[in-house]
Amino acid sequence: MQNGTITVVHAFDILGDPVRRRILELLADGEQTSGAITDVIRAEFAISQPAVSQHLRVLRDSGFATVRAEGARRFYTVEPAPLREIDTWLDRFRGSWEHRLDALSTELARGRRTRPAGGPPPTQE
Amino acid sequence: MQNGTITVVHAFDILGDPVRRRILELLADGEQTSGAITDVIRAEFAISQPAVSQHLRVLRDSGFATVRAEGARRFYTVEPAPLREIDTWLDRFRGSWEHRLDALSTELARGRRTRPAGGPPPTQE
DNA sequence: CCGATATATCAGCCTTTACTTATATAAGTG
DNA sequence: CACTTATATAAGTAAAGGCTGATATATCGG
Repeated sequence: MQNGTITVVHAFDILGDPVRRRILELLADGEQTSGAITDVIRAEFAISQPAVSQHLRVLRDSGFATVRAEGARRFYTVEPAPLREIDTWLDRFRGSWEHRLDALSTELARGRRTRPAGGPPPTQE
Repeated sequence: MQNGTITVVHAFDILGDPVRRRILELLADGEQTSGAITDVIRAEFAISQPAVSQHLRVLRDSGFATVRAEGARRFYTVEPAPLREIDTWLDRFRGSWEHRLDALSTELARGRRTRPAGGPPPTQE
């Protein structure tokens, strides 16, 4: 990183990896155990169990997923916040492909983030 | 890469780099010359002119930006397609943060891509 | 208790990638 | 033309990050 010492991990850094993207896709269908995820990923990417576990750790550490323990099992759930962050980042480009939408629906689409009342302004970086 | 030989570059791979994200942000305001971009990036990230040029090349090669030559100048423009691809990928997660929207506005927001009638299910990867 | 199952961590390797310096190419300018 | 400006390419280096194999830590089931 060219910035200094602190490693500020942006949401995009996490999604840069295809395995992690695939894991999130799996979690989009609802919570999954580490084992279930590992089975699918191992089949699709031919990597080891530790490799998958490491990706799960990254997803945990970066807030993209949360875990719930149940006995020896670990149930992973996708966490929307960082994904929303990505969505928010995309807002500045939406104008270039939403021309065909009328003002109302655009407003509504944007309304997702632009809450009715107060709150901090959208984070910039 | 764990997949084989072919290097399928996903849109997210490009956005993993903070410099490239920043360049795209600059382009969101309209086309910019290589020089203008370089000035800003050099100031913000303290990297060399070639480094910026290399990032511009990546953005070109991956379809995130297009160039128009005018004399010795190169005007860069952001290309929406790959960004839309990201937006589309996010669709599968939107349900987790759009609960508070009423059905209509959700429908409109989704309507961007999800055509009124039949068609193939959302692309999987 | 003991082996099996479920999951995580650690250390080291190896590839990828973003950087630097040097240089090339082309276009403006006097 | 020569000089400078605008931008790109090339070669080499260094750091980041993802992988493997080994191993640790629980929990489960007899």
